[in-house]
Amino acid sequence: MPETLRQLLASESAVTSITARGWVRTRRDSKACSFLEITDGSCFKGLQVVVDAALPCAELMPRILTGASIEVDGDLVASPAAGQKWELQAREVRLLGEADATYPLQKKGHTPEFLRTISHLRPRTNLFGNVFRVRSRMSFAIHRFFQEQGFFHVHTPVITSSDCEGAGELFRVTTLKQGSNAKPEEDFFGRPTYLTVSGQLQGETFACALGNIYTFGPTFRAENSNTARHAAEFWMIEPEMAFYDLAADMTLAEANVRYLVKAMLEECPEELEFFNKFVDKDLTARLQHTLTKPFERISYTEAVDLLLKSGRSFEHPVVWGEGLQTEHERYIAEEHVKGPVTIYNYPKAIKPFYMRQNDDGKTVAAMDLLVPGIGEIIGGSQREERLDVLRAAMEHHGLSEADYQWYVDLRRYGSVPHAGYGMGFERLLMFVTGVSNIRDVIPFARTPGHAPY
RNA sequence: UCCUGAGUAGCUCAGCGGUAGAGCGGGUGGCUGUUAACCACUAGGUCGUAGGUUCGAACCCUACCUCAGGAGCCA
Repeated sequence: MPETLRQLLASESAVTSITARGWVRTRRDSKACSFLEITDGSCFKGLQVVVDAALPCAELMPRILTGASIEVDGDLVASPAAGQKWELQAREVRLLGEADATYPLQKKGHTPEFLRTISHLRPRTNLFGNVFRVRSRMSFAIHRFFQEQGFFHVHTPVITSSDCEGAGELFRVTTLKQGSNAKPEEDFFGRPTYLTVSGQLQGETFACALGNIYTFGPTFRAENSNTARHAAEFWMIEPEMAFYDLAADMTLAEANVRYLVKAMLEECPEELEFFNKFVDKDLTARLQHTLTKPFERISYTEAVDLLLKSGRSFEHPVVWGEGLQTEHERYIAEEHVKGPVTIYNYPKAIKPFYMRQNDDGKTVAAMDLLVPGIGEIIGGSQREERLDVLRAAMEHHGLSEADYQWYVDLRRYGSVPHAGYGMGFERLLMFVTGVSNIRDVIPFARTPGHAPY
């Protein structure tokens, strides 16, 4: 198999007769030789290739512009100049694919907004190469976190007929022709179907069989949200645990965030250094702070009190029974706690039917984990396991039991206390990279009016 | 969806009523074990689209489109 630059650059000593491949970042010519910097995506660093002007292949140089792909045979030698440990003294250069002057990626910096318009080329840039290498490592770390604790990965359906109530607008999935008068019964599945907004309800069925499970997959929301924190298609991690109460749920959520922050610090040092230098100068300090400082927990009622006593004038009034606004959450996470904080026991009126009612009759065992800069990164709850209470909640929310019969069955047959949460994968990536727009941590972002690939 | 702001060369931007500019990128030449190299010359534009005001519009007005930031909703 061809060696990657990551492997070549890790060499302990000079090596004769190697072959390197990659895309040209820049070419600098001198009278005696040309310097090419190539990258192949395997790591942040590139390899400097030195091509002696006397070599026959030197006549290729005018055609080797930024973006071209090349293959080089030569010797890996210690670089006599500052800037790199190793360089490749070329013997033969083959131009695999030319890139002409219209290649959009220049040696100078580009705005993320421009790079979003060329999502097929932006992974070749420093910023996006780093983002997507981190995305892959974080994805693996998530599986590790759960698998190390004996959780089972469950593949919940992408197409579903159940609306995880309260989770937002749905994308319809149909094979019926547009404008058709056909009834839903005549559609492919014989009923209306949608892209999933959450695997939670199906996840609960597996938690009530395998114990501790998690899902990690794409979810879809047809909300007309135009913000830096929302996408119509995003990835979500949803663990669901039998015999967990809300406190255990919060403990796992905190451990989950910490584990991933630690993975970022330990497994992505090159990328972290780049983000800290060019994206967010406080990133490394904030991530380290996240590991050392215990996460705080504040009940919703305490949160409302501290907001009222803060002396701050908020644009939206602080009222017990209403949802916390972005400005309220930001104040709590960024100014009051100055770190990650979990807010729990929300008013039952503003939360979905499946959350467990607390004994006060006014709140449910729900929790949101907020991080500075991003806001809500995790939302979860203990689920209502009592058959009669769940039925009453469904009736109150105007849901028919017939539509959720399988879900209610979990409470009818061997019901157990259980809890879970959902973590937005992209929001986690924003937190660990410092990248401020969700569109820049997804390979191909889907937002309202935008799905060009 | 609402509020605010922005659309000028391939990219980043300046120009804000009177002949369309710079840097980078491209081309040509020079110089140099170079490091987003450097120096000189050069090519490159229906100023987002459509109307309007004006002797004259990139600039002022209207509508629309697109993008960004903030808000709502949420992960």
